[in-house]
This record gives sequence, C-alpha cells and structure tokens, in this order.
Amino acid sequence: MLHRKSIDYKEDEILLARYAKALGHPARIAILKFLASANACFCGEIVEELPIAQATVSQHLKELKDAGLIQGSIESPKVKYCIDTENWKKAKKLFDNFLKKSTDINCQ
Amino acid sequence: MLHRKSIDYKEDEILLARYAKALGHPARIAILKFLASANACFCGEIVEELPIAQATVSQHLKELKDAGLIQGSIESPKVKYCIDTENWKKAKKLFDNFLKKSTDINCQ
DNA sequence: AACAATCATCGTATATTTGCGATGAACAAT
DNA sequence: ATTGTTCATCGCAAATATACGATGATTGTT
Repeated sequence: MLHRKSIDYKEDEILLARYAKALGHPARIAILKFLASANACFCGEIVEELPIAQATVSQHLKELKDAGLIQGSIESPKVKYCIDTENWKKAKKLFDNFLKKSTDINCQ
Repeated sequence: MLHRKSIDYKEDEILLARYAKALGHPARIAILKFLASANACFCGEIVEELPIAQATVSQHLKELKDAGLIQGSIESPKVKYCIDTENWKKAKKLFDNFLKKSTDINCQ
C-alpha cells in the first residue's frame, strides 16, 4: 500500500501503539491480570481460566510475548509465564506520559 | 468444546481492551497527540499532519469517536475535534490501575 | 442558482486478527 | 519403546481492520 505523503510516525508513537494493540483484546487483558495476580503461572491454568480453547490461548500468549509484555520459561512438560517487568515499566511510562496529556477543554 | 467454561470477561476488561484497541494504531496515537497539544483542531489540519489520505483519517477519527476518546463539533464547513476529557480520564484511570499491577518477579 | 470548501460515507481491495480442531514436538514416567 | 502430559504450530474459515479513490452531504460565498 503506497503512501502519498512522506511524513512518518515517530518511534514512540509506534511503540505505544504496539503495546496498546497487545492490550486491545479482553482475553489478553484477562491473561495479564491473571499473571500479575499470581506472579507467574502455567499455560494450562490460563486455559482453565479463560472461555477460549487452548490453541487460542497459546496464540494470545504469543502475541503478548511478541509485544514484549510477557516472558515464558519451560518447566517440562509445562511452560511458566510471567510479566516482563522491564518492558512493562516501559509501557507504563509511555502510557502515563501519553494519557496525562488531557486537557479540560471540550469543543462542544 | 471438551471442557465447559462458563467464565466470561469482566466489564472493566472489555472497556479497557476497547480503549487499548483504539490506541493500537500509530495514526490514532498521532491524532490524539495532536489534539491534546492543540486543545482542538479541524479535521483538515490532521489530514495535513498525517501521512495518510483524508478518507483514512476520517475513518480513524470515527474509531476514536466510537471508542469515546474524542468528540467532534461542526463549524461549517469544517469539523472541530477535541479530546473527550471525561472518557479520557476514565481511560487514564483504567490504564493506571491496570499497569500498576507490575510485579518484580521474573520467571527466568 | 452555481460554485467551492470541507468532511463523511460508500465501495472495493488487501491484510490482519480471531478462533478452532488437528497435529507435532518435547519430555517424564512407566 | 510406549504412553501420557503439556504446549506450540499448522491449516483453515470467518470476521475485522486498513487504506484509498470516488461520491455525497452540508454550508458559506459568489
């Protein structure tokens, strides 16, 4: 798809959008909540917790991992997942900084 | 489905995911940044600012409006947009509350 | 009335996301 | 070696998102 303008998005905008996109599904919010409350947990527990199939949970976990929000480590035959605290803090900073840009001016 | 699951997503998870999804594209982040910095601005100015066509900008604006993050008011023949401060604060609260759930425990 | 300006919407094409069952890979225990 | 467990990946279908040009709607100006 060709763009007719040469202006580009900034790095921070792209990174923030990537984090936001990863948070843009209730299942992934639920997964992260569960991980945060339990510190760490196995994939199977998440599957139990959510109203979706194992394959779908695995897919959501992959997206969260690709976005950098979680980590996984193998404890055969299980896989333990937890929040990637470093990137989580980075995301928190980006969101905080972005969301504080509120104004009290409404245009209506 | 083999295992019956009756659990459903919670309202807050759905709402947070909706806000996050709206933020999940660099163009929409850029639009919101622009709106916040200018307090309010016309659609045309946003089109000038972004590397995408007018129809696409309009579409992104619609999504932001559907998510409740912005408002638009007609000043013919222009349309003035601004941030919906009330929902913005609601979103900020949801994100703050969610993102503070970080733990310092890594699983690797 | 005719025109110009501004923006939304329609129609369309392509890409991505979401979801599932089926299958594969890795490994522990028999 | 075979079996069972756990999870990732494949293959597929349907839905949604992204982007654009073209067109329509609205309104101010001539």
